[in-house]
Amino acid sequence: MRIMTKPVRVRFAPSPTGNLHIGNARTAILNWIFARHAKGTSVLRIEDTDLERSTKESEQSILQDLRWLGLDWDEGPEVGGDFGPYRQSERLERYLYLTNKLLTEGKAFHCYCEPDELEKARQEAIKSGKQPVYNGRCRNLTAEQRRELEQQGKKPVIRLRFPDHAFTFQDLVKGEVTFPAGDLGDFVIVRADGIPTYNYAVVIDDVDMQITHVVRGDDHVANTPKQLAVYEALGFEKPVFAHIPMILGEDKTRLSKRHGATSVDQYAQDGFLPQALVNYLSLLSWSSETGDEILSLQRLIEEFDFGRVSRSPAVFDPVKLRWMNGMYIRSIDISRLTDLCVPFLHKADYVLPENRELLEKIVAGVQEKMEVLQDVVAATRVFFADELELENEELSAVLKKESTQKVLWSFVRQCQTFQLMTGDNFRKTVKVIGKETGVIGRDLWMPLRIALTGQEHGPDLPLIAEIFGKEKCVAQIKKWIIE
RNA sequence: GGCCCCUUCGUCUAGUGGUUAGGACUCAGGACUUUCAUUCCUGCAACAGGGGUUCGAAUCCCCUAGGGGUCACCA
Repeated sequence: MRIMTKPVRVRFAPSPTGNLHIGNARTAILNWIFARHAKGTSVLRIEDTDLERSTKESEQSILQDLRWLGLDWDEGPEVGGDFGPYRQSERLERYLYLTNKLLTEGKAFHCYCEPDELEKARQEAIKSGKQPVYNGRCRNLTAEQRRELEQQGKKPVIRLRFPDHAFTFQDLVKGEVTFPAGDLGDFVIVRADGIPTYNYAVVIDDVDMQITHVVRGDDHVANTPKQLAVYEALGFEKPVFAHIPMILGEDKTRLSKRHGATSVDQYAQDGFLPQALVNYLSLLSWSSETGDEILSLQRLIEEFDFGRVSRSPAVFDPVKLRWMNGMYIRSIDISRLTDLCVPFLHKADYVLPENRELLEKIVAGVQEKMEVLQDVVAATRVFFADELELENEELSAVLKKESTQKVLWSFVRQCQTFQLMTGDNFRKTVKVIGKETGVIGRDLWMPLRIALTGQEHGPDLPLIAEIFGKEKCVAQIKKWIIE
C-alpha cells in the first residue's frame, strides 16, 4: 500500500481594512516559507466580508507590501487559479447555497433576537460570572411564529446549532488542544444583511480552495472550535492547524500602533531591506537548528519546521531589527546599495554627481555607517552640503591651537606640489605635514578633519579630500588660517 | 468572570533527566585605527514561585502567581 500525501496548500487571508501589519506580515512569511519548503501551493485570499471597513485601496497596498517583502502567491487576486474567486465578496452565492443546505437539514436556524438585547444579556452574564452564550430563544420557532416576526419587519440572522460535545484538534505548534462542551452557543453564521461571518466563510473557503494547512496567528485558537463545528455540520474534511504565537510590543501587550511603526510600508519608507525584515520576523518564535541568525531565504525555506516554532509570544525588538538590517546593508554590493540609496538622497534634495563611479565611491564610504537606508542622508551630508559650518563652538578652539595653525599652513603649501587631489596624494601630504610640523596622530588628523568638514566625525578623510578636489580643500583650510 | 494558550539573561532564543545552562541583540571594557563606524576579543546578565517524581530536574507531574488570547450581525 502506498500512502499518498496530499500536496500542501496554504493560504494567507488578510482583510483589506488597513495596511499590512507586522504581525500579519509574519504570518504571511511563515505561510509562504512553509509552502516553498513543502513544495506546495500558496494561496492569497481577500477576506472582505466586513463591508463597512474593507477598501480596494487597502487591498492594493497589502498586495504591494507583500510583493515588496518578496512574497508571491500561486493563486489569488491578479494571478487567478482554479479554485477562485479569491475574494469573499465574490463568493456570496456559494455561501448561500451551503446555508440553505444547513437550514433544510435543521443544522442552522433563523434568529430574530434584537442585537442590543443580546448584548445586554451578554454583559450581564459576564458580570455575574456566567457563560455569555446565546440562550437559544429562536432555536425552535414554528413557521407560524417566523411569519409573524417577518411581518413585523424583523430581519433574521442565521445561527449554527452548536453541538453539545467537546472539540479537540492537533495543532502543529501547540500540540493537542481541547475545548470542553457547553462553553459555546449557537453563533451567527450569516448576518441580517445576508453576508456570512468570518468563522463561517473561512471554513467554506478553506475547503473550496483545498487548503491542507491553516497557518495563522494564535488569536484564532479560540475560534477554532466554532470552525470545527462548521466543518462538522457541512461534513467537510478538516485541515491541519498551526497557530503561531503573537508578536508583542515592549510592554508585552499585543503589538499595535502605540508601539510605534507597525506597518510594513513604514519600514520600507525608513529604509529597511525586505530581506532583513523577512529574516528578522521569521526569527520571532522560530530558530534555526544551527543557531545561525542571518539566514538567506534559501536557508529559511530549507530549514523551516513547525516543530521548531516556539509556543510563547515574542516581543518585537526594533533595535535588533536595525542591527540585522545593518548587517544586510553591509553585505550587499555597492552598485545595488547605490541604487537603493538614490531615492533617499533625492528626497533630501541632494544634487547628485553625474558620474556614477563617484556616487558609488561616496556610498561605499558610508556603507558601514548605515543601519537603515535613510541613514545615508546624514552620513553623506558633508559631500552635498552647500555650507560646512562648525558643528559646535568647542571645535573652533581646536582650530586656533598653535599646532593646528602650523598644520593648516603646511597643508596649503604642500598642495602646490601636486595637481590632482587623490586619496593617495592626501595621505602622502599628511605624512609630509607630520614630518614638517612634528605633529602626529590625532593632533594631526583631527584639525584637518574639522577644518575640512566642520565636524569631528565623518567618512574617511582621504576620501573626503578626493571628492572635494584640491580647490575646495585649499579653500576650506584657508578659512581657518589666522593671519 | 468562563474557556484556551504561554512562562530560560532586559529582549530574541538553544536546551526534550546528568551542560561550568549555550548563542544573538543591547550595555560595559579592551584591541585595531586619522574620527565615527565596521571587525575581533572579554565581561555583566536567566531557568516565575512552591510542592512532588527521581540517585539526579530548566527538562516529567501538581498547585500558585504572572502574562497573552478569546467569549461580536470584526476578522
